[in-house]
Amino acid sequence: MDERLLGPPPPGGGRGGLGLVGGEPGGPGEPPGGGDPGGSSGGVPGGRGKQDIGDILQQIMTITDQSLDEAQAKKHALNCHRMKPALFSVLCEIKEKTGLSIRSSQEEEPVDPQLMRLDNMLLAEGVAGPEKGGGSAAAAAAAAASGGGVSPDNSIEHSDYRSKLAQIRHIYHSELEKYEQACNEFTTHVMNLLREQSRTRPVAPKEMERMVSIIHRKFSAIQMQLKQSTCEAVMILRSRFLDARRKRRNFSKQATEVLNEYFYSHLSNPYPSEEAKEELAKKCGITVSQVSNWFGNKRIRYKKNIGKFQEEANIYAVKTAVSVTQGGHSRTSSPTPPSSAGSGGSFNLSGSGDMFLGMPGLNGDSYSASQVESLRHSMGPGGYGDNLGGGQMYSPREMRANGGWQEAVTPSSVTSPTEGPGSVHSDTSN
DNA sequence: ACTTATGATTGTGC
DNA sequence: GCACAATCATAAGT
Repeated sequence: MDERLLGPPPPGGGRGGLGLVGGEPGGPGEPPGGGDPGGSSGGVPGGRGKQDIGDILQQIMTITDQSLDEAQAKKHALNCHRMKPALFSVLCEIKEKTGLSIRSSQEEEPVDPQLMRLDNMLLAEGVAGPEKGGGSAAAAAAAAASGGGVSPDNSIEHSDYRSKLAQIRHIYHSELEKYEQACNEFTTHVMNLLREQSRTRPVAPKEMERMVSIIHRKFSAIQMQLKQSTCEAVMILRSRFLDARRKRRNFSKQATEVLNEYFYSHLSNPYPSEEAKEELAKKCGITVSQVSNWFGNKRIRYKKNIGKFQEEANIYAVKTAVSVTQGGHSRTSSPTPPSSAGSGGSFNLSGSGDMFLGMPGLNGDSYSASQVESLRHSMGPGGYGDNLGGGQMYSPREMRANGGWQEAVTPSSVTSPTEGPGSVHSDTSN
């Protein structure tokens, strides 16, 4: 550290900066040739009379070591001069008089609100602050923002986001370190310079502090720019990530099947309760809100174009039938209903969904969705069914919504009132 | 390129 | 807070 700080020698020769603090003339680092003040080489400017350009150039080329030595020598001579103390005190006096104005103008240094904002943001995003697995805080935040989805796609996006963020973080920190290093170096330079100068002119400690604070301010302005651009980068990354999240991804086939099975087996009342939603979400590997979205979309789209969905309804009706007849309690079919229907016996229309399966292996493919529908609606929400065991399955408000759903859906769905509700009724009523 | 399907968002009403 | 309806934006199919 010290080595680095002292590395670049301050103008004035190879003395160690700190060694000069005392300002003793003729310190140990005094260069050779110091005993030749104002010697032959001293009168360089103007002492030579006419010179042509070539000479001047030559001199410039060779100015380096020689002239430095000369300067050192001069300085030394000055320091040793018998008048120096007197001159110095005069300078101090003048300084005293003029120093006040400087001092007063430079004290307050309010904390920049913008800088604080940037700092806070970087901290919140996991870019600044302690390393936590490459900004996992932000990734976690992002995960939370995405609704806690556990789909593999999401995790891929998260890792992507995380690595990008880690990259930003890395760049940010290395740049920051560079700035700090440069700042320290520069400060040391200036301090050394001032110390050096303090031998020939009065340099108050306050003045040094002021200098340092000026330097720090300049560098912190640069740092602020760094922080700002880092913030921008994070924002861009974030927005991209969020965009990616917004990007529509179709649910897996299996998930859609599960949802559809539930929907069509609860067609008379496709309003899963919170529990049912959670279960569906778990089964499908999506979030509860996605389940809600799905049902919202499905209900609307079904209602808007029932005809189009008849086929689908048919397919799922058959599917459910097959799954039930095959394996009793099969796997994916409606999450809660099978059990509730099974245990609770006949109650809601979800039960009816499973129920019509009881009769029907015979019908197979010919078993039309409209028939299913008619069965269901014949039981209707007004009937006994929905509210017995279904109470737990459906959200309370579903009662209200149910009416609207029924009204809208029933007419077209009751296309084939094959047999009277009576038979169904008798089936389900026990 | 165009159309359709579909998940998500937004505004509104209850 | 939920459901609905309209709409957006994109995936998928042609």
